[in-house]
Formats: sequence, structure tokens, C-alpha cells
Amino acid sequence: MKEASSKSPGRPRSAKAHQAMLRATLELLGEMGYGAMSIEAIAARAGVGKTTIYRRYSRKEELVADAIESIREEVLLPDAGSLWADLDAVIENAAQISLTPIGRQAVAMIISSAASNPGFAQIYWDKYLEPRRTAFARVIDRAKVRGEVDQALDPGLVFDTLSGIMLYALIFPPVGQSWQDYVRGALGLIFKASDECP
Amino acid sequence: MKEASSKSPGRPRSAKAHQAMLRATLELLGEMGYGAMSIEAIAARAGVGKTTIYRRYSRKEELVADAIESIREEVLLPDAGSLWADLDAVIENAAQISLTPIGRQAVAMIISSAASNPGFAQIYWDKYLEPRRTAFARVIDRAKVRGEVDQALDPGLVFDTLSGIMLYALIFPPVGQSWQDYVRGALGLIFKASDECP
Amino acid sequence: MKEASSKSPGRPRSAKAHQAMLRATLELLGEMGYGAMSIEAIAARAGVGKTTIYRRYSRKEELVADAIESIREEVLLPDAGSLWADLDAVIENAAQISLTPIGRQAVAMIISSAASNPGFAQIYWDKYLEPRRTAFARVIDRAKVRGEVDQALDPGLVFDTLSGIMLYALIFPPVGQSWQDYVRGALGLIFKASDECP
Amino acid sequence: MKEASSKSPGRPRSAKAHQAMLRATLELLGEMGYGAMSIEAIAARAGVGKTTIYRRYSRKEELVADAIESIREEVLLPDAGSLWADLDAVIENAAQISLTPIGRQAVAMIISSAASNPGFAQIYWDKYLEPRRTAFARVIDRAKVRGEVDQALDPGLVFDTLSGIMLYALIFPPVGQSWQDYVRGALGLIFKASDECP
DNA sequence: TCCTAAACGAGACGGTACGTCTTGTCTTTAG
DNA sequence: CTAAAGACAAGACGTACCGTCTCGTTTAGGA
Repeated sequence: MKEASSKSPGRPRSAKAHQAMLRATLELLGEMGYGAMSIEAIAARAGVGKTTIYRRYSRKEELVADAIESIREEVLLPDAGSLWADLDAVIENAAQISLTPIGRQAVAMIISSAASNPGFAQIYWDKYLEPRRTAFARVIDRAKVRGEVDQALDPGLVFDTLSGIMLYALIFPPVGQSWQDYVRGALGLIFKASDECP
Repeated sequence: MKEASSKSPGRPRSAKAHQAMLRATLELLGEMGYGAMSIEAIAARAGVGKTTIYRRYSRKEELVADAIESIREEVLLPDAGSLWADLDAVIENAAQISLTPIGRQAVAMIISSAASNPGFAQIYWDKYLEPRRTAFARVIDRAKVRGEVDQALDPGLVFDTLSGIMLYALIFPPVGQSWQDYVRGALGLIFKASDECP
Repeated sequence: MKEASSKSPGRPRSAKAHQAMLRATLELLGEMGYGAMSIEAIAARAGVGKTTIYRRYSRKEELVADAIESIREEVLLPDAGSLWADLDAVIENAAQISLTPIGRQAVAMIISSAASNPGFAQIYWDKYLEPRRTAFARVIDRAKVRGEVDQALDPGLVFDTLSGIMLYALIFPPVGQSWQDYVRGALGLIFKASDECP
Repeated sequence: MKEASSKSPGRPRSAKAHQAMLRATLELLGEMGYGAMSIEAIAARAGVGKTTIYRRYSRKEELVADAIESIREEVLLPDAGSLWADLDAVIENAAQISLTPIGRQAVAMIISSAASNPGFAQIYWDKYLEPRRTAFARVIDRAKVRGEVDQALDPGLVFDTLSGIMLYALIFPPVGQSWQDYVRGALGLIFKASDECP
């Protein structure tokens, strides 16, 4: 049986150029921030024609999203033995992503474009949040099995609340304590309650 | 007593021009969004020279902040009789501000500039959040008096968590229920214990 | 004697592609003019790869020259019986070439490239002007035999002067009379003497 | 009586910037030729924003025309005593303009744009040719007074023929003799006739 | 019937220049 | 001394072509 080798004609797109532009994007994102970063500068830094960028991405958001995507690590939340050990792992993981210069810029872009172009938030939801949301649900499930939290607790809602406070703490950094401790304190509002009742 | 008539010499600044530029800023903010809005366009719409804008504000954020400030309403949180009645009032108040087109744009700007220019978040903290945070503390205090919540509850932390989930719900709007109901659900995670335990 | 069958190996150049590109060149030359015509557009119109054009021609001038050459007619100047009858035939012939849209564009290109790339004028001299110059010399020779002009008259110089006035009339079209009549009038300056004196 | 001081408001256009751009245009015109000269390069050389050029001229031709115009000298054709002495002055004057690098480029542009944009030839006619045509008419008139040429001779037609041959000799430079001698020879075709008859 | 080799269409590549837009500053006249 | 108007230098925008460079696919001999 013959394979349908439906390769498109013409010269294939250069993987080298693609890598170079993602790399340059990340560098400049860290150096000068999302808003101040021009396509022209990215092209120059990558040693690539502007056309080569515009051929792949029609908006700056798309390019940056792809660049960030390219360095995204796998979501790994192994069972640490207890609810709070698991939560600490989640918080630490988020901290390592959000507190780097590039992480802050990524958050800036996500929020900035999400607000002005509502449909665009979907990308970040699908690529970033949703996988984490699913992984977090397993953390809560394990806690339910251990009897650490109420069986009726909605894992998604907890994740959203956690994300919200993390986001807030990025914009208005807590004074007097670390970002992680602050988030942990807020998380205590939710889980202390469940702990104390019975 | 004579007033300190330390009038500076020359033509006084035109209040009419000032009003016109704030008005034009708000209009364009609603029409095309914060990022797409140029100083040039604001000046043209207001029938005002660019210089007249630059004389008063050196950054777009300042102008927009002032424009938003000009329509801000007073924070009023009267005692509604119970914790949840008060919380509903808080949520509804936030909804009326955040869910309008201009409100969304304001949030976009706040977040966008806060993330890229960390020190700039202070303005929004001082002018918008802090007054609400203080008012919210009174709500919690009343709940404590009524015995509805734990005496040790940190009102600021609750406010921050509430703000976080509101922010998150603006960026990733909930599906299947209203913004208000969603926020109320998340708030339930915190106050459920107080409701259910006794 | 062995034939020089020095056929190069590999696929021979496609006559069909060659025809298509010359045809497309002439069409676009008439439609949008020499300067505004891009190689890219020619290739697209001809349904031919850009490479196929660049393999044959390294400059736009060469392609256009070849395209024009491909429709060039033979120079035929039969004896019309008298000097002015012959001259009228020459003028009419030039008019039919120069006054069409494609003719004007050809002249534009010839002049434009000749001025900026002096050595390039040679092509047009060799392919277009020189044959006509030679044919014109025969017209003058016949007139000398008939005694219509001075024996010492330099046919080349007359041809050049005639070409000059034709060129001038193309650039600055005469008002109030036809191009042909205007050229005829100018030619009268030269041949008037011969007409009137005897 | 009050003067109509209808000065337009706003900052007036900078004469310094204008001078700089004309100067840069002429320099580059001589250095790299009309076709190869980009607006971008002119702006850079002049130390002027591109906008400042586009504010004044919408086409490259207009800018170049103005630049050339700015160095144009007055047409002076004093009575040299005889027809041929006057003609020699005319030829020499034309040579000094047309045979410089900048002159050749100017001719290239005039012809190039005249052919592709017919209405545009008018500028060169009005600014350059017409004044010379009028001045030349006086030369012929003086010759008529002296009895050197036929009273019926049309000065405009002679001027056009002269311009034509000059143009032709610029594009296809004569070999074996100077441009001036060549033009003089062609002019002989016209004036020898008138001389010889009686 | 394969093999070699060039030409083919398609289209991506690094660039240059385009003409427009915006930025923040400067310079004028009018009030 | 401010207002409006608008010119200024600078530089990014997204587009169009440039001439070059892969690709995979014909299309011919010569073996």
C-alpha cells in the first residue's frame, strides 16, 4: 500500500531559523519586557528576516506564547505523602516558574492579551492552566483518600482560588514575607477550615 | 483670613481642556482598549494639543489612572445584617465596576502596567485597593462581633484571596454560571467552615 | 564532418516556460509599465518559478529586451518612388511601434536603462537602431540618385536627428497636431532646402 | 489698513531641514543614481526624519525635481554677434548641464518619469525647457534681423529638433568626436540649408 | 530499463525599502 | 505663561520584492 506522502511543495521551513527566533524572543522578553519588545529587534537578534517571523506568526502574542511554550516543562506532581507536602510542591513549582524575570513577563503578556483579546486567553488555559488543574485534582483526590479534606471539596474551584491568589501576589507582592509563605497562608484559609470541623 | 493666593503668573490651565482629555480618554478606553489607544488619538478626540496632555502627565498610565479616578465612586459598605449579605454587597459592587467595558480595560491596564513596571502598582493599591481593603476589614469585624467567623481570621488575607479569585475570573470567565455566583462559590471555600461547624 | 552535438546532459530548458514568461512580460509591460513590473509578478502570471526566469536572465532589462525582441518585425523600406514618400513610410513605421502602450514602455525602458547603465544601450543600438539606420541610409542613397538631396548629405546624421526629434516628441507630445505631422514638420527643416532651391 | 497676516498656526517648516534634504538628494543623485537612491538613504544622509521628507514631497520625482531646480542657473543668452556664435553658446550651456554626473542623472529621471507618468513631464517643460525655448527664440530672431536665416523659420521647431538630437546624443554618445561637435554637426543640417540657397 | 543530471514549480530564506504611524520634544502665533 | 497647532528626529510597523537557496518532481539522453 502506497503511503500518501502529501508533502507540501517548495522549500520547507527552516527549523534553525525557528529555533533562533524563539530563542531571541525569550532573551529579549527577559531583558526588556513584553511591551517594549519589537518584532524588528527579535528578527535582528535572531539573525532572521522579519518576513520569516511574520510568515509563522501574525501577532506578537502568538510568537511569545510559542516561545514560552517551547521551554515549558512537564507537570509532575508526585505523591509527597500528605496534603500540605503536596501543596508545598505545587506552590514551589509555581514559584519557580512565576518568579523568574521571564516568568513575570510571561504572566504580564498572558494577562495583558487575555484582557484585550478575550478569546486569546484560551491558549494559556489549554496549554498551561488546564494540565495543572488536572494534576491538582489528583492531589486533592489523594487527600480525600487520606481523609485530609472534605469529600465534597471541588478541586477545580480550589485550584482557581489558588491561581487567583498567586496572580494577585505577583502583581502586588507581599511585604514582610516570601511569595511562597504568603500563598501558603492564603491556602490555609481554605484547608484550615476543613481540618478543624470534625 | 486671606487665602494663600500664590497664583502662578500667566494663563491658568484650562479646566475645560482637562475635562475634555479625561472624557476622551475614557471614551477611547472603552472603544479600543488600553494598548491600542494612542496619546495622539486622545488629543485629537479631545480637540487638545498633545503638549497640553504631556504637560500634565508624563505617562499614559497616569492619564488613564486619572481618568478612571475621575469617575470612581465612593466605597460604601453599610451593615447588611449578616456576613453573607455583606459579602454579596461586596461582590456586587466589584461586579458593577469590573464587568463594564471600561472596567475590563481598567483592570487590563492596572495589571499590564503593574507587571511591567512594578513600582507603578502602588497607585492602584493606594487609590483603589487599600480603601476597599479597609472597608472590607470592617465587614469582617462585624462578622466577628456577630460570632460568624473565627476571631483570629486575618481580614486582609481574606480580601486578597477574594481579589485574587475575582481577578482570575475576569481573565478566565467561568462557564455555566455568572461571575458573581462563581466568586461566591469560591468565597464559600473560606467561609463554609464558619457556616457549617457550629 | 562531425556535427557539434554538444548537447548538455539533463533536462533541456522548457520552450513552453520560455514562451510563457515572454508573453507574461509583454502583458505586464503594457498593463503596468516597466518600472512597476516585478519579476515576482511576471513569474506568477506566467505560472513559472522565479528560478526559471533568473536561470535565463540576470537583469530585468535583459528579460524585457528579449520579450520585445520576440515581437520585433522586420525592417522593410521599399522604394516608394520619392524622398518624401519614403520618409513618410519611415515615420509611419516608427509611429506604429512607438505609439502603442507597449512601445512607449519599451522606449521608457530603453532610455531609462541606457542612461543609468551606459553600456546597456548597446543592445538597443545593435538590435533596433542599427538595422534601421542602415535601411535609412538606403533611402537617402535612392534620393541622391534621384537628385533630391545633396550628394554630401550624411545619412547617419540625418537618421540620428530624426530619431532625436521622434524621441523628444514621445516625451513631450506635440499639441495641436499629430505626432507624425510634427515629426514631418521637423524633418522639413532639414529637407526644405533640397525641396525649395532648385 | 490691516494686513492679512493669515499665518498658519503651529511650528513652521524648518528651512534648515529643507536645505539638508535637497543637499543630500543632490549628493546621492550624483553618487548612486536616480533609480538606486532610496528615500531612506536621503533622510539618513540629511539627518532628517523620513516623515519630514514625505510631508513635503509625495514622490521621489518631486523631491529630485526640486533639488535640481534649487541649483538651476539663470538662462542667459547674450548676443554673441552671429548665429553660429550664439548657437555655440547654447550648445556649450547645454553641455555643461547635461554632461556632469548630476546632469546625466537628471536627464535619466526626467525621461524615465516622463514616460511612465505622462503628466509629470510638464514640470520639466515648464521649469526647464520652456524658458530655454523662449530664450532660443530670441537667438533666432536676432539671426533673422541679421539676415542669417529664413524669415519663415519656426524657432520652436528648431529648438525641439536641437533638444532631440542632444537627448539622443546623451543616450547614444557619439564615437570619435565630442558631444558638442556632434550636436553642432547635426545643427549644420538645418542651418547649412538656409545658408546655401540664395 | 535503469541512471544521471539538469530544469522545473513552489516557496522559504536574509535583506532592503517602502510609506504610515506614534512617540516625546520643540517652535510658532494667539489669548 | 499657557493653549492650539503642528513640525521635528527617531524608529517600529507590516508589506512587497529582491536574488538566492532548498525541496520533491519531471524529463530527457546515455548506459
